[in-house]
Amino acid sequence: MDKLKVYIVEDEKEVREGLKYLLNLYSEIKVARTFSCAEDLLADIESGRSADIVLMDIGLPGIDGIKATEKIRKINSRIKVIMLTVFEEPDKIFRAIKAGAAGYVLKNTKPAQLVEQLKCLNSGGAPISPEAAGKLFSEIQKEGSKEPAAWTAGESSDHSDNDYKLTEREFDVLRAIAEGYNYRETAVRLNISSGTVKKHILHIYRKLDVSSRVEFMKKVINEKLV
Amino acid sequence: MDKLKVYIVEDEKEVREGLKYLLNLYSEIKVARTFSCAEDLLADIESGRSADIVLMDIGLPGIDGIKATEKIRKINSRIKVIMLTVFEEPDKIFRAIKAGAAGYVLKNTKPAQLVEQLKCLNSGGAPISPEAAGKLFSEIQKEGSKEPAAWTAGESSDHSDNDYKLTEREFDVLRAIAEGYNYRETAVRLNISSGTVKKHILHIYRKLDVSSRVEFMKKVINEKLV
DNA sequence: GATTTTATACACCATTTGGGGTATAATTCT
DNA sequence: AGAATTATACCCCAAATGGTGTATAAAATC
Repeated sequence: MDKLKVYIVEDEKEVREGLKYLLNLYSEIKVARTFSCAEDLLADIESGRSADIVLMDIGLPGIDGIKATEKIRKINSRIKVIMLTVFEEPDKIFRAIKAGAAGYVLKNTKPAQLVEQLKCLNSGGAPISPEAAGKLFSEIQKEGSKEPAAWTAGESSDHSDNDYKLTEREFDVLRAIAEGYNYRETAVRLNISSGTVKKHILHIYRKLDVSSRVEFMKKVINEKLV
Repeated sequence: MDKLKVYIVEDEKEVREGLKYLLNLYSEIKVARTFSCAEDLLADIESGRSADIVLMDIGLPGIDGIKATEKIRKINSRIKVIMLTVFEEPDKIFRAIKAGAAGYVLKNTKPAQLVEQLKCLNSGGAPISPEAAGKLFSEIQKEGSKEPAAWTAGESSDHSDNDYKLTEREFDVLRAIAEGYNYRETAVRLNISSGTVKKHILHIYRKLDVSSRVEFMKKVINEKLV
C-alpha cells in the first residue's frame, strides 16, 4: 500500500516540525511538505501539486484554517482536510465541517492514534477527537429544540417583500428602538408610557418572528426596515 | 478513581456475554447488569437503579435503541447512552444523537479502544467511531448546502482590518453574541463561564464605544465586523 | 525581573428586557 | 350594530443586561 502523502499547515515552527518528525516515524505516512501559513499551501496546490491529507491548524494568521479549507476544496476536492486544534469550540467545529473538513482532532492526540485515524479516511471515516465529538453532539441536540441558527440560518436577506403587516404606531416604535433608544426613552419621544412601548415591541417581535434585540436588529438592518 | 458502572443492552446473548467478559477485564470498568431488551432496562432504571453508562444496541426487538435512549434520558438524564451498532447509517446516527446519545461506536471497535473512549465521557467527550463520524460529517455538510448561509459563503469576514484592537477571544465573543446567542449560550460554546462572557462584552463595548446591544449590533453589522 | 495585557471567574447591584396577563377607549371592518 | 383591530396602560414575574468591583494565572512586553 502506498504511503499517505501528508501536508502540514501550522504557524508555530516547533509544533510543525515536531509533528512532521513524529508522523514520519510511521511507515504509513509521508509528510511531503509543511507550511507556516495557508497562503503558501494554497499557492502550492494551485500550482497543481497535491496531497492525500492536509493537517490544518485552525488558528492561522491571515487566512484562517476554516477559510483555507473552503478554498482548498474548491481547488481540489479530493484533498482531505483535517482540522488540528487545541480548542474545542462548538462553533468552530461546526463551521469547519461545513467548510468541508474531513476530520477534527485535538492537538493533544497521540501520534499513534492520529495515524490510526488518518488511515480510516480512505474508507470514509472521519478522524474526530471525543472531546470535539462531544461538543458536536450537544450542538446537534440543541439544534433540534432551538431555531436551526447554526446551519440553516441563511437569512437570505432578499425579502424585497418585507411586509410584516406592522401598524403605523408599531413602525414608530420600531424606528425608535432601532435607533438605539430604550423603552423609557422611546416612550418620552412618542408621548406614551414605557409599558406601551414594550407591548408594541413584543407584538413586533411576534410579527418579525424574533425574540431578542439582537435578532431584531439583524432583521431590521438586513431587510432594511429602517 | 471509581470504576465506571456499565449496563449493556443487547439482544444476542453471545455478543452480550462476550462484551461483558471483555469489558470486565479492564480495571476501570464494571459491567453491573446486562439486558436482552430495552423494556427490561427501562424497568430497572425506573425502579431507581442507575448506571454511569449504558451500551445500547440500536437494533433491538420491541423498543429500539433510539427510542429507548429518549426514554432513558427522560427518566435519568445523568445516564450516558452509547449506541453500539454494526451499521453506520447516517440517518440513524443523526437520530440517535438527537435522541440524546452520548456516543456512537461500531461493534468492530477493539475493547481497549472502547474503554479509552468511555473514559472520555466524564470530561464531555463523545465516543464515536471514525466511520460513523464520516457519515455524520457528510450529513452536516449536506444540511448546510441546502441553504448556503451568508456567513459561510459570504467570505469577506476579513477581520484582519480590526482597528478596534479587539483580542482574539473578544472576537470569538463578539461573533457569538452577534449571532444571537446570549451570555449563557455563548459561554457554553466557548467553554467559559457566562460571567466571563459578560466581562468580555463590556470590554468590547468600551472598545467599540457603545453601551447596549442595539448600538453594538448596528456597529457590528454596519462595519462588517462579522 | 517587573509590569502590562489577556483570559478567566466571581460578587453585587440596578435596570432592562422578554413574556404572560387584564382592561379600556377609539377606530376600522364587516 | 356588532366584531375585530389598534393604541393605550397597568399588573405580575423571571431572566438578561449593563456596570461596578476584586482576584488569579498565564502570556506578552518592557
